Amino acid sequence: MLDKTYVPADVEAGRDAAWEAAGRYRAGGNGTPYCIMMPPPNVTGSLHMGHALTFTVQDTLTRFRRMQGRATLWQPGTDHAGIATQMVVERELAAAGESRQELGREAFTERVWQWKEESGRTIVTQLRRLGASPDWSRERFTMDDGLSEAVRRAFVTLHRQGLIYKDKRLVNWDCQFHTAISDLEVVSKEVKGHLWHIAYPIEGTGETIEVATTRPETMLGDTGVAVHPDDDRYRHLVGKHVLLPLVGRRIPIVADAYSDPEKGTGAVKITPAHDFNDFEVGRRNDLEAISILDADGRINDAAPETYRGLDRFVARDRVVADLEALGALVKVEPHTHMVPFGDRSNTPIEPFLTDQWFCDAVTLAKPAIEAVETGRTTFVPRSWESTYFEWMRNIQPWCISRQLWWGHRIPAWYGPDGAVFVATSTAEAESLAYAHYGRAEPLTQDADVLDTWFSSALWPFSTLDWPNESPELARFYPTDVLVTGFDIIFFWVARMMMMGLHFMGEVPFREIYIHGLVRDEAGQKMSKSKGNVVDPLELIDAYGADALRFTILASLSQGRDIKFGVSRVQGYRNFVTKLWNASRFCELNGCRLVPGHAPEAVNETLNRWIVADLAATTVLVTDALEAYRFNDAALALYRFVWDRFCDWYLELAKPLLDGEPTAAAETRATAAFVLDQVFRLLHPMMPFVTETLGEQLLDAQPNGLIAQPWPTPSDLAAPEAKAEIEWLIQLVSEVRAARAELRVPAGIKLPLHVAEADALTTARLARYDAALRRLARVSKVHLGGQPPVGGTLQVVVDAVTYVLPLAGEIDLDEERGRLTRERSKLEKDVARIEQKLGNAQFVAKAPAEVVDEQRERRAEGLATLQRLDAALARISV
RNA sequence: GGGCGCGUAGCUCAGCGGGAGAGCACUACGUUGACAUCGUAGGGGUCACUGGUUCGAUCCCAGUCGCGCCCACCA
Repeated sequence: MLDKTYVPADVEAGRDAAWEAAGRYRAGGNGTPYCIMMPPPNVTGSLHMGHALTFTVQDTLTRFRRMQGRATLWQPGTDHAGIATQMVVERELAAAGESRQELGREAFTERVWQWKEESGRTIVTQLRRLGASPDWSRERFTMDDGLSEAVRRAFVTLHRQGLIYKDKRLVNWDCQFHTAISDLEVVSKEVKGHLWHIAYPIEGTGETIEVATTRPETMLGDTGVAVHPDDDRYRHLVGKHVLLPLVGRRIPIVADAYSDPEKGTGAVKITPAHDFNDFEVGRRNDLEAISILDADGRINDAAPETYRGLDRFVARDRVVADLEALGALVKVEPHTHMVPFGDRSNTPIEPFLTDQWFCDAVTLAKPAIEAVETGRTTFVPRSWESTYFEWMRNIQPWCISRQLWWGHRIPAWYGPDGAVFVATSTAEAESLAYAHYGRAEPLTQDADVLDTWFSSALWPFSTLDWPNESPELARFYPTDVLVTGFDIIFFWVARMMMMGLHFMGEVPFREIYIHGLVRDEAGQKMSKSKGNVVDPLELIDAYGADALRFTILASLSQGRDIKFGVSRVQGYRNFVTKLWNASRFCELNGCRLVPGHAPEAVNETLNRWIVADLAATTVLVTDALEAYRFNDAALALYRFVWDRFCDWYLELAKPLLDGEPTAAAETRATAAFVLDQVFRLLHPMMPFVTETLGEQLLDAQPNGLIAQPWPTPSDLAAPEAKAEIEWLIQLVSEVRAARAELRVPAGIKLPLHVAEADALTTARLARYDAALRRLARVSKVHLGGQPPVGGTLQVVVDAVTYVLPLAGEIDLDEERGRLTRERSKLEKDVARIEQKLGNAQFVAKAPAEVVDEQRERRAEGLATLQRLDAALARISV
């Protein structure tokens, strides 16, 4: 027996464990493979709304395909998340008065592993509460032995192919974390600063040349001044030298097209070691690159002594003050510009000259671009392809080394003379070194680790045991769809495309479904600092995972972010309750699945109608899920269950259920059949409640709905049943509306007179006598004879007038007003149609079916108008 | 500067060439065997603006205005 009220916690508790114990999540089966790679959440993470969204979508697809009989693998795992995790553990250490440096590298990484074992499972536990059904038995972590092996193999291979190399270049340097970061990890922020104009004295002329800068402290590293070759103002100065104030260095004035005569003074100071553009100018003009900062962002020994050891921002003030004292400061203007910040440290990033490992993304991108161009991989929605192309076609070398301790150590070893041996293991490196030196030499491994995204890029095949040729790899690669947010197209999607194509020779996924972000009700990005985060676990506690999932899916329209309001979850929780109560009603009425019951062979019009409607809904839902239109799928089911099954089918079934036994039995069987199908259709979206209802109501196999076949629509179309039930619905609705508008008290039942009923109407009125009594509050149906005149309600349905006398209790003016309003509305419609049909161009050029449809509507409208006129005339008598 | 997207009912959003829709909110009423986490009925919209294409435009095209996001940035 179902409980009187739906309590999500009761329904959801223990179900995940039961499903898993029953082996329901395991990949396998004989069907066509279907694989989704779970984007591995950070081990540091806890479930937020973005996770709830993406994992709900993935789980819905997984459950849907599993029910369709596909051999389904949803591959789960977590990411070691280099900087993020190191930060968390360092923060813990700091709280305990310790530091990473004190601990030393080995003890520190040991500590991180320990932390990972203790706290790294949070997100997995939370995923289970959401109802996620990946194959947990295959769970992976990016720093597992197998995946680490894959990383080394990939690195070594790319290195041998010349696609990974070491280079001394300017990189983005994070002064807080002491590491290089990639371009993608840099975010630009608008900062209010100044533009300082400085006069540099020109050697031997007594003249000065004025430059402008937003970063005066970098002048300590200036090694040139550039002017445009065509700039007449400065042409005579090219080749001369300036004496750098405060430093005294003699640096050349060079001609370089980089300098823009329109900007600033037209002359620009060149600091190759501290600016990406200047670095290129320096290269072209053979200027020295003098780095004046250390890894902390403090002035180093290359600068004059007075500035050494000063933080770069302190040094800035000092330099400005000193220039002013010298009289070299021409002017200062307020200036707003974009400054690069580290996305994790949130501190200003310095261009910094260091040795780093780079990956030749330019080469790797080519096949990845081509794969999308030729449609081997497609984006959904399609519009993201241009974003992908834009970035891939302008891709820069990818800096993959990080000066961190937590991550995959770079598999490169150095001999005493600095010779590099790149190998998948120490032993291999040693043997390479032996071959090189002709004897054993002590080697030291590169101290750096790899960018977290390097291992993530391998995820679609490293989790399937690559480089081993496992059966899973052969079976599930390429995967079917990648589900993710647009924010990591560059970080992750693009890189998986590159690595997948390079190592597997095939795209990692055939489709990429890009969903929007979850924002708060005001459309703001959710963030802890804004205090507007909604915790999905709190929502699950309050409304259930089913309601949360359904809300997400129903709100998900392609190409749009979700503005998330709690009231919507409430609304869909109510929907779950509705389903619960409808099921309860069926249970109370003994609705059971009947073996051998053929739904398409039912006789009762009502049953034929609901079976046909269910079939149409099944098609809608299936198509929508296949096309990633989750909102359409959710809405179709919502409407079917609430508007049609509950509001009409069950109401109209009530008289049948305690009527004639054959019809009653058929109705019970049909109701059970429909519920069973609805549970299946809803299961991918709300797995918990559907499984529970199926078990309790339909004697289903325990924990078995998840493995039931997806419904195939019956081929019953039943247009006659559709027409009849729609007629009934319209009649009941019209009578209800008329009664409500004239404020007929609900308790009063009215007789219904039909003077000129045709045979069809007569039969229908007899068939639905009980329904009309219940739903339209009709006391008795009178056929034929003169309809009563005077105080009556009158409604017109399908050109038949129904008269409901209300002797003495009706306000004739109100009824006249009601009918008149209805008439004028209809009249306008008809007028518009007539205008259309009167247009020769329309009749000539519009498709025939459109014209016919308009003619039909005109005929119907005119007939109803006539009836309304007659009804009005009767009132006036 | 380049790219993408959005302006439809009070709010959140579907629809996207031929009758303006849903949920929530709002108003009124509560007869009915599962459901007040409910039922019944109702009000509410020059579909941002201006042109164009078309027999016909909320829908297609161009432009204008407003808003959002991404990428690259000039000292």
